[in-house]
Amino acid sequence: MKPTIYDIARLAGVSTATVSKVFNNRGSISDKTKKRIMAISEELNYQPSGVASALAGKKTFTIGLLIPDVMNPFFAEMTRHVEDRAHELGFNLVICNTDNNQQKELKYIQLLRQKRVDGIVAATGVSDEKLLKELIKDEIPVALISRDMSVLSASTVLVDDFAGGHAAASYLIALGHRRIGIVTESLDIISSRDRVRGFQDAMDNAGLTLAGDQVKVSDFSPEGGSRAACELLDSTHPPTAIFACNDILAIGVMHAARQKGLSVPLQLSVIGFDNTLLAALSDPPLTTIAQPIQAMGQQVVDLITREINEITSIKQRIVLLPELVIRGSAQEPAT
Amino acid sequence: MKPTIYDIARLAGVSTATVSKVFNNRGSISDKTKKRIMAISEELNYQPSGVASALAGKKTFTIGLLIPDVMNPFFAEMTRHVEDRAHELGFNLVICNTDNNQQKELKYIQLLRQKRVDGIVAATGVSDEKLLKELIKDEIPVALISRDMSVLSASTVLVDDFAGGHAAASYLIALGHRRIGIVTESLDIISSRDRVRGFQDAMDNAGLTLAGDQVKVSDFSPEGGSRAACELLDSTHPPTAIFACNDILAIGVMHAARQKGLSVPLQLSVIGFDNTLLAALSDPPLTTIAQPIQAMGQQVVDLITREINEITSIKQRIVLLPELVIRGSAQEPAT
DNA sequence: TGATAAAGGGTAAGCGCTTTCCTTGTTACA
DNA sequence: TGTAACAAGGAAAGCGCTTACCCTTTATCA
Repeated sequence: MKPTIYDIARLAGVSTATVSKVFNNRGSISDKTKKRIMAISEELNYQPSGVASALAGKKTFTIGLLIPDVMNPFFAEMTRHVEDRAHELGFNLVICNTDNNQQKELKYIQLLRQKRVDGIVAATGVSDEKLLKELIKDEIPVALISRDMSVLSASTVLVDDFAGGHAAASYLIALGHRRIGIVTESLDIISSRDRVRGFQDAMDNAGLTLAGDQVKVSDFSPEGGSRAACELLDSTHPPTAIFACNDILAIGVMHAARQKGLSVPLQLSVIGFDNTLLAALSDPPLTTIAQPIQAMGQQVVDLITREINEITSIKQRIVLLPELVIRGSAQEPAT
Repeated sequence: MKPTIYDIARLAGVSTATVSKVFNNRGSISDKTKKRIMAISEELNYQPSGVASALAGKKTFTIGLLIPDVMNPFFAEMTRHVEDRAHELGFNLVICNTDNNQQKELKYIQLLRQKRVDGIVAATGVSDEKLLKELIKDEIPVALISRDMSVLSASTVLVDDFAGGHAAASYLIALGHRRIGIVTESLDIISSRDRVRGFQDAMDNAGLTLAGDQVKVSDFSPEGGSRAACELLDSTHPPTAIFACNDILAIGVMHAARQKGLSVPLQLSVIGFDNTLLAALSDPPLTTIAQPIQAMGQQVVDLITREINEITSIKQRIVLLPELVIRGSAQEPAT
């Protein structure tokens, strides 16, 4: 059987209180006793039961992470950075792939509540407000990453999508592009909408127009991106550059270009968003707007652990600035 | 405060035993009482405490997953499939990114033991045998995926790497290639070695020789793949085809080719291994050897839950066959 | 009709920790 | 020398469940 604190106490000739104190660095225990207890624990390979100590009033040191899908490189990176920081602070991560499906989300949240996780980080899209509100009423800390839900009083970390779209447009305009198309995910998604809005704004400022038919909505897949790009490219006045609202779509756009015999970036410039690993791997490497995903992951964990440790209950809203990463998929338009 | 089983019992006018039985579907409780208890629970939004029930002798319904890095698409996919199956069976997954670093691995294993996870799935490379052996001695079920450690008596799911390498070679040979190079990760990794061996074997069978200098070892990165490919391509008799031991490397190889002005697949055929999402996204789409990663994830969870539920304690070793996925990166050599 | 079993439910002892007082022996200091 | 203060450690209640038994009813049937 696994040794318990009683075993250790008995063998060390002390009470369980003492053993507990040693493991938690509390109270005052003599060095001699400490050493003895540690030695015995070592010998028996004793590991204090996290479940018992959680029940006895401590935390579970577990955080739940709700994301649509780890297979998506963006969320894989997010997961990694969140986990890294959590681990540094002594927390474990249990991951939940919701597929943006409300049913699954509900199921996961229930499970996480039963598990008595100390907090939940949500990056998931649909999230019925009701669900999350209940969590908050339940007093379990919730923090949002990469998704804004202003109705919720929860700490949030996000990137300035508007600025990102703006930066993308500014760059293309500075390169000399005048006819620019956009391929975006559903505009129901706030961040997509903001990216397009930011782009639009920069175009307006430059006195350029963005006709409605220059904005194509696609589902989230490279094929979708290809299809949308084809429509753009087949128009009478095809654009010389395309802004894709995320890297996956951008890759689809590049495929479409190559299929049509257009060279990227010679005949068509492409710029993406997110700067996932994909961007560096694509050929030509993708110029894209980088989300500071590592910083975001770290921050969101810092925020939620602050609440967990009751250092503060003040909700923060951190907005980070995206950054243009120039690689090889955009250049001056051919004359 | 969160309601407890006592609250429910009191409000329903029954004992906690009854409530417990209702939630666990045990004993015999009248429908009327059941309904009443459920109604009250619903109302208070009661969720039985997993930590209490775990302490009281049940499982934690948690499985630990040890992988090198979720950012790696292969492991991201593995994580997804493992999590899917675990979730179906009512288990949560806590993920641990070990970076193949022994220290981190040790730390994670300790944490997982404290958490009293019901089992651990390890896909991680280094794994000091000692570590895992201790787990097994500790009676916590361990299952291996994609890593063979025959010294360990643990259930294992893996792919037949030898057959995969063999298939890759056979395909290239059938296409008419005679001079073929290999770019591989460190041969210390068993699976890499087996892939090369399988490849070698097929070459031998075809009466072809694979000179030692046709096998380049690279670190795990596209840049590494590029470098290795360049060496191959710069030789006096450059190969007409290159087998890369995983998709990431294959992408590096394709970059190198393009850099050298070689068209893939016209002037150089490339074949990868793993069939991660990357393969479909690359341009040209990568012909590669697919690991049945979904099936593997599912199987490993099935194996470990079998042990957890004490259905059996017999260790199994499941070897799945990889499969050639033909896309666009390989064709007949130019004449 | 009396014995018996099944249905419905209760009692209470843990599970392995934490933590709030306590107790006791030392030390320091006026 | 008396006492306050501290260091070292112990007793025991309690965290929220589960479960092995046990106790009533009520139905069953020879």
